[in-house]
Amino acid sequence: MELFHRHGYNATGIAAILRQAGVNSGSLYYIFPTKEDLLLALLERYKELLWPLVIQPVFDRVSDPIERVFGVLEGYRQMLLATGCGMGCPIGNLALELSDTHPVARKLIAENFEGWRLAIRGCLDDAADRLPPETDRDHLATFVLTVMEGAMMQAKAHRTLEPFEASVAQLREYFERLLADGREWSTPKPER
Amino acid sequence: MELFHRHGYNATGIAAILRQAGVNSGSLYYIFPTKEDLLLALLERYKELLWPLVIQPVFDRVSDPIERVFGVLEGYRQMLLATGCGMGCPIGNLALELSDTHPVARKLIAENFEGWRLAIRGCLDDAADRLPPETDRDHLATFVLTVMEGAMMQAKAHRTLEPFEASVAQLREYFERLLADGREWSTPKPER
DNA sequence: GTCTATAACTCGATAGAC
DNA sequence: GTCTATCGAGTTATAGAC
Repeated sequence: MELFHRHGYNATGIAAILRQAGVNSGSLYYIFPTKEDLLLALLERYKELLWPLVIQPVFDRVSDPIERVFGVLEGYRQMLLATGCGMGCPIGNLALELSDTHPVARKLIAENFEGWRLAIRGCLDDAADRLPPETDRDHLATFVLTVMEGAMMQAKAHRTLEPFEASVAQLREYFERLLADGREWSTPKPER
Repeated sequence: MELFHRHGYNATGIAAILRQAGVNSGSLYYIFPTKEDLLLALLERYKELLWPLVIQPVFDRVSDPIERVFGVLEGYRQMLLATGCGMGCPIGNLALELSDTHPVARKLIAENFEGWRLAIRGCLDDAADRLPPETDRDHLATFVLTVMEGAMMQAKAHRTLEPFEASVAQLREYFERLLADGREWSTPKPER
């Protein structure tokens, strides 16, 4: 994971994997017959790690569903901070490197995205009564992932947190306007 | 460009480049001493092509500055459509593959992003009087690039236009709310 | 299951003739 | 400037002993 995240799939040689894992080629190939099999296992593992590593820690300390969305984004900001904006999103990196040429990996990457997106959509559903009733929460969840990935990419390219923070600030502006609209639909009620 | 766009930098061998260009290795290496030199020249070329290929055609047929922003995004939708959502953004792909390991390429990629972002910011500046006065147009331009890249990534991973269109629709929602706010600042004036 | 040695191949890059 | 032939290193993957 470390090597694929840092250098990408193609740029990571089996030799480097063996060195870093402290394993000999015979052992690796006994379990993963090809390099791609290892990649697929890794992508399955990322799917398993989504909740325990990315979502649950945020949910444990934040209860407001909207703030949970921004809490997840804050987690990625911390990752950028910890890596000097270098490595970016492990799934996003592989998505762009491999989607065209590795159909099986592409499917697993799409499933990783879908899991992430559904976690966010759950938050939006929990806040449904605070959003304008016509809001497409499914599209909005897609949008949150879009912003996260696009913002990580620019942070990585510029090696600065700034584009990430600017993007999240704009997403926050959008949510504030949605929530303000939502209040217009719910506050008149008690006045009747 | 075609090969790096489709397969990425590392996955494209010099042999494939020679074949596709109909050139022999002696000629290629006479001009580009290393593969990385070719990459850098390609990234410079993308910078040159931004205006004539991406921006100007949209500006020629669309005059409204806000619609110009969405016109540029529509251009990327057309690219997704033409390639079956396969290849994605050529700069974005290279950004995630190489930013960590190729510092000179990373800088040129950042410059490509900056050129794109400034073209969008120009549109936003032209529409400044229609936006809320507190709007950070620089951040908003970053946000538009963020949405474009994040949306392209998801389209590529899912091999569907849907996430791209959903993301652009959400960005449109955001702009509509900003413009509605902007009108609240300008319409009261004639009433004085 | 794990070890070492290595096969089979492709990689980026070069040499030297023309 | 361009050609062909090829180098040496690095690639993924395998063989066969233990």
